[in-house]
Amino acid sequence: MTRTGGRIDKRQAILDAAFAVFARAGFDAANVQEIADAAGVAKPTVYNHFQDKDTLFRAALAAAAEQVAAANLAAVARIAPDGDPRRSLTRAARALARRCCDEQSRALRTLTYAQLGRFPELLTDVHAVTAGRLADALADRLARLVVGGQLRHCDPAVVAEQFLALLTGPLERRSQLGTRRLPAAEIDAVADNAAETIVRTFA
Amino acid sequence: MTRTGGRIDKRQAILDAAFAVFARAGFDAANVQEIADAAGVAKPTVYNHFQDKDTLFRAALAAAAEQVAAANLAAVARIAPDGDPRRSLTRAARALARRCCDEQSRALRTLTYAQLGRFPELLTDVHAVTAGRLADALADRLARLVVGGQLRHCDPAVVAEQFLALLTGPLERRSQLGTRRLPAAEIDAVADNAAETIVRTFA
Amino acid sequence: MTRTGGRIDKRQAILDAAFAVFARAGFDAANVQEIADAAGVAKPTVYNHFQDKDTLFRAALAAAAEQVAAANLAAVARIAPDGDPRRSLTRAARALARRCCDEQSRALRTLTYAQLGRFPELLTDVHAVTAGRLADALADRLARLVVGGQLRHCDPAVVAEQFLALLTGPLERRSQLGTRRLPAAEIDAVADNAAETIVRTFA
Amino acid sequence: MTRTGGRIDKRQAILDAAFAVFARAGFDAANVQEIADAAGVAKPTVYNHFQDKDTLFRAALAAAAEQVAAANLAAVARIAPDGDPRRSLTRAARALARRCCDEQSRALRTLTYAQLGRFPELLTDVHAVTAGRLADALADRLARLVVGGQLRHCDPAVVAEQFLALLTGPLERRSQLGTRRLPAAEIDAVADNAAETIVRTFA
DNA sequence: TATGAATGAGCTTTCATTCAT
DNA sequence: AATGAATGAAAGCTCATTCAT
Repeated sequence: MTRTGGRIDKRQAILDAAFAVFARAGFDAANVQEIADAAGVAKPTVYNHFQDKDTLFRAALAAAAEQVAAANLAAVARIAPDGDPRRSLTRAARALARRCCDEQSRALRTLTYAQLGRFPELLTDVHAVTAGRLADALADRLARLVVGGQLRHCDPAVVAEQFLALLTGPLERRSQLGTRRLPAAEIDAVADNAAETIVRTFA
Repeated sequence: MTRTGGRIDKRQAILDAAFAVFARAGFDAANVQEIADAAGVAKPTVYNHFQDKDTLFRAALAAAAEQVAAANLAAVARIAPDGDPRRSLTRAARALARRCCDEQSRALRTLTYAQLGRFPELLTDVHAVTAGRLADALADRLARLVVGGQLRHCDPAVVAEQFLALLTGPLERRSQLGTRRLPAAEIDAVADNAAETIVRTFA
Repeated sequence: MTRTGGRIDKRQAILDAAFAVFARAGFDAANVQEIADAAGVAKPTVYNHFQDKDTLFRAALAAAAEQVAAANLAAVARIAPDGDPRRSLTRAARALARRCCDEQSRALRTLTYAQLGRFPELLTDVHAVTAGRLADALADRLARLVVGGQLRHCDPAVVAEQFLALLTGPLERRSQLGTRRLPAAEIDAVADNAAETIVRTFA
Repeated sequence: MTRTGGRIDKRQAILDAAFAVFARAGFDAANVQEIADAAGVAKPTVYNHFQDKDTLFRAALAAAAEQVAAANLAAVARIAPDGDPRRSLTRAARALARRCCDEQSRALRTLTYAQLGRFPELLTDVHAVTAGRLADALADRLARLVVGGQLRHCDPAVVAEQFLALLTGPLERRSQLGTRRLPAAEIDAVADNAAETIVRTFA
């Protein structure tokens, strides 16, 4: 009963395949036939769903950005609104840090950087989806901690921003813009440091 | 006395043209004919000098890296081995910061990042030429300042690294990986801050 | 009572849309999707009614030929079988001449000429429907004029043929094979001349 | 010693092949690969010489028009400036009429008509080269006949125009716009009639 | 050495046509 | 009967690269 056709299925399959192929080969070297093959559809089907290669690229990155954003938000959601903030924040920091360094996030950043010339708006757009929403959600959670008395009075937006900066800054630097894969222990260490600093300063 | 036909001249013209075209269009969009035109030679001449487009790309980036490196070293050379270290270091910092943000340096970084997939070794190579030598030379000068008593005892290599990190980190972040052009005042401010921090800490 | 879904309606809508699109774009440049859109149906519906694009083309031209033929016959029918032949023939000549120069007739001829290579039989077929029937009907009417004594004795078929030649020949030449739109006055003048010649010769 | 390369050779070969293929298949159905094959070159060579298919089409028709024009002029050149005008004109008329009905001339007209929609300027351009020059040259010769006393005083331009009209008009009509091939005898008859009419009227 | 000319390979895109519902 | 979705096939065009002079 599992129809393997279905317009939505194919669209999603194409988006996934496109992101994978683009991530592996880059925008120019990736060819549409390869994407179609990877998606298990014919080439014109790709063009039935997306006007051209450019549009497909943007859509694939947007979809990936959504997935990354969702994962990030899930990590934030796991910060308990009560209970020990150190544990919560550390756990969230580790989850975020790992997500930051996984294949998808790295590919998303790499592709965005590499195509800055051709798709200048991507940097902003992707950032808005991934980082913007994340900062907002994090600020929300922090606000509850403040209200609950676990965090001392502060501007949650500012603290959220700093928290994220403490995470991503070192990760980007150490991984050389996502070029090098970091060992899990190092990722956790960065996360722990970030959480520790925030807790010390604001708890 | 400048023969305009000399082999060396042509080679250099091709390298310059290649870098310019690559910088403007990116590796894939740039085509060899355009480079040949910009260099004022015929297309096969390009291939007489460079095996293929990849080789040309690497050579063009290497040449640009050399030029950037030379400029950077010149800035370092202007640090007086004696005299007021604050003035010296501030001047050097400004010179370096400006060089960091000029067209050539930005293009060099942009191209390197964008082609990480296809030319993975470029990041290391370019970095070695531009940043590595620079750090070395800077450490050398700092050592003389230490020896001369203008700087307190320290490991010059470490201080040099930190000095450069204080320069490039903020510049990269503020310019969004070289995407946005920074106003001169902001560049100088970053440079001044970096110098100030170093001087305060180590003078 | 005009159901807008009826099979016949759709078939006719498709034929009309097809002719319009073919007329505008030519056979090759016209695409079936565009025709379907113009007809307000889905593409497969077009294929439910017509085997393929070729068949559709032939059918669309045949339908247009029928319409042109009907209009031509109507013009001929208005020749009074009695009364002043000069007035009758002049009026009929003008009506025919105008019809000859309208969008539909011109498009029909243009398409037929342009696709002589791919659809060689069209020239004959279309001609039979438009010109053949017309000549016949005209000959019939002329015969009645002869019988009624308004025209002197002659072979009505020959006179009909000459009448039409006197109309279409100059119109084709002046309009450069239907390329240029003629002013109404010029069309009328050609018609008047044709009628005058016939009347002078045979009345 | 017969190099089969040579830029000019190839260009001409491409033009010839293009005209042949276009003549056989029409503009849309003809594909560039086929033309390249027929010319014995690779596809990109076609594009090295002509920007795109449109340009190639125009160039091929222009070249054919030149050839047709040259042949026509040659026929006119054979009108003796003295001697019996009836013989001269009849001979020229036959030569022109035959040329008018040969493959190349017919294909040139057919292609021009068929692509009026896409290349509206071709009709005028081709006509200027083939008919315009011809009428001029013919008028020149007729003028000499007038001066020599073989033709009575008249406007040579007018007579030339009428002469050509008497040739091409019937030929176009009888061959159904070049669709049907006429027997040689019929062609000659048309030519003879045209010459006879001119001679009777103006000799 | 430098070049005008040529080419093999490949890519994006389009379109007539057909399934499956 | 009508349609949303999918596809096979092909075409125009570009480009890195190489002959042959």
